[in-house]
Amino acid sequence: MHVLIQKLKALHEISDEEETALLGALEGPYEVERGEDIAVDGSMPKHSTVMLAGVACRYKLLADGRRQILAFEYPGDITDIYSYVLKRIDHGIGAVTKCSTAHLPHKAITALTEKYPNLAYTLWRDSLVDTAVAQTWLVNAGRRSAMERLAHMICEQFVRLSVVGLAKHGEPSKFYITQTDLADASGLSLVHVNKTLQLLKEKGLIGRNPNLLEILNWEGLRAVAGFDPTYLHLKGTHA
Amino acid sequence: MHVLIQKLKALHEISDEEETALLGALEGPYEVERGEDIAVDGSMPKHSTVMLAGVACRYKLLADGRRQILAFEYPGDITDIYSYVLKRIDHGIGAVTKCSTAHLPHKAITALTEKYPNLAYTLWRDSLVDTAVAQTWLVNAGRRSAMERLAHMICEQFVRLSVVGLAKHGEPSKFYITQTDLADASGLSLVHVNKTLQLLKEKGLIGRNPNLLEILNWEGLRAVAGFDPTYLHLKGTHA
DNA sequence: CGAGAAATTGAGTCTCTTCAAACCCCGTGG
DNA sequence: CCACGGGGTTTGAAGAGACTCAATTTCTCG
Repeated sequence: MHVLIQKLKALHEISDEEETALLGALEGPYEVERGEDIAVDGSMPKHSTVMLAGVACRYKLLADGRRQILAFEYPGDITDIYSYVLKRIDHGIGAVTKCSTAHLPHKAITALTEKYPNLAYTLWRDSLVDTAVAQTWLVNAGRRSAMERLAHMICEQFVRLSVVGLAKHGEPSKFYITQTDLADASGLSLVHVNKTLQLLKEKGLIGRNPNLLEILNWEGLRAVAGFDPTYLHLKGTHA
Repeated sequence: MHVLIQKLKALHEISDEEETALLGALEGPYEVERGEDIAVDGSMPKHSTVMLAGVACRYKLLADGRRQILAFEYPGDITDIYSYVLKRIDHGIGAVTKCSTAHLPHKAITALTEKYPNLAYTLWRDSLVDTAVAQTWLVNAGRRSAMERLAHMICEQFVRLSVVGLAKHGEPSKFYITQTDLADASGLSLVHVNKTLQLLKEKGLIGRNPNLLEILNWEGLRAVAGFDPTYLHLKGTHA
């Protein structure tokens, strides 16, 4: 099954006909090198981008270079359905690793949503899950300690990756997000991220290899994080 | 003009027919006392709520009582179009002051959006502006200093209030948000909020009366905050 | 094997928090 | 008319968590 469908079906039912129509509208694939922008802050794209492989992130840059990552984007995610509705995007989307993407032209979205209201609903829902994630991150940044934040972030990434089969309980999986990225996502400094991760390792909650996403004690990690996956609005139990 | 229309027209054009249909679907008004919930976290409302008067806030509560306010809601705002799309809401909506509200039944939304695609688009757009606001707050909480955060928050509240005519340049206007609320919204402690506000007053950027929203030096405040209103996606120049 | 990126470590500093108390405004009741 | 009380604001002081600076080690890859 196509990752896009895999992801959307975790949010809402889609018929075979809708699935075919949606996949038929995709253009690409395209390649984006690590470090490049998939969409530029302030631009007005004519298409939305679907992640096929790799990791990307939405981010905002402040005038003096401070960066806040707003969300990570994995295969199956539509990075900016956003630009379809708001026209001008107010944040950048960057490739954290080399990415493979597909384009979904805005015209096609209009046609699809007019013909298939259920698809429109699904896309709307998908976009609002992004909101829910942003709000949860806001709680993290505003009210949680470094330890809670990082534990929470790791829990979320794990659940989201497992939705598209890129992570599984008991199996360490590739993790491409650097500590610098984690710092910009969590609102902490790089040094503090590093030291806090050490603590999580010492507690036996996560694995020691920095390139791997390895949960050694899911319940423990959840408890530390105060993580409750319902905000991801997934249909099944992905926790 | 009805505040709801006033607000929506700042985001997108609406025809007279659509306006009439939308207003016709409203039920109420209802009154909500200060401190009560307009919508309860975890519930599945059958209607969305439109603010007619007063101030409300969306918020999340952590297990130990910490609270993060996600957004303030003013007259004209639809507090949870959200519940229409996601069914179960993942945050509470509380009345910061006594509020007057109207209900927009989900069934009516379905009917309206099917008949008037432009209205559907407007509502979708409205909901994504909420996302943009949440993301901006995330940047605040994650990467900005106390001073920048509060200045930014004040700028935003001022612009949003002026959209519906509740604030105007050069005119102090009523401000019902307490410093405790401001603390929970900014992710700072109450004490630090108070001291930082003092600083903003000493710099001559805002007025000294805590019950009033009074901007003494808009450009100065904007500069301190690094505030750029484009994320509010308003049609005109409301800055 | 060398070079650059990422991770790690240590030390000193500062912002923001917490605790605790006082103050002020304002509506209420004696 | 004034004491009373409560919510909101203000202040002070001490402490903690997180930040910055700077150097070192480890990893990755050509």
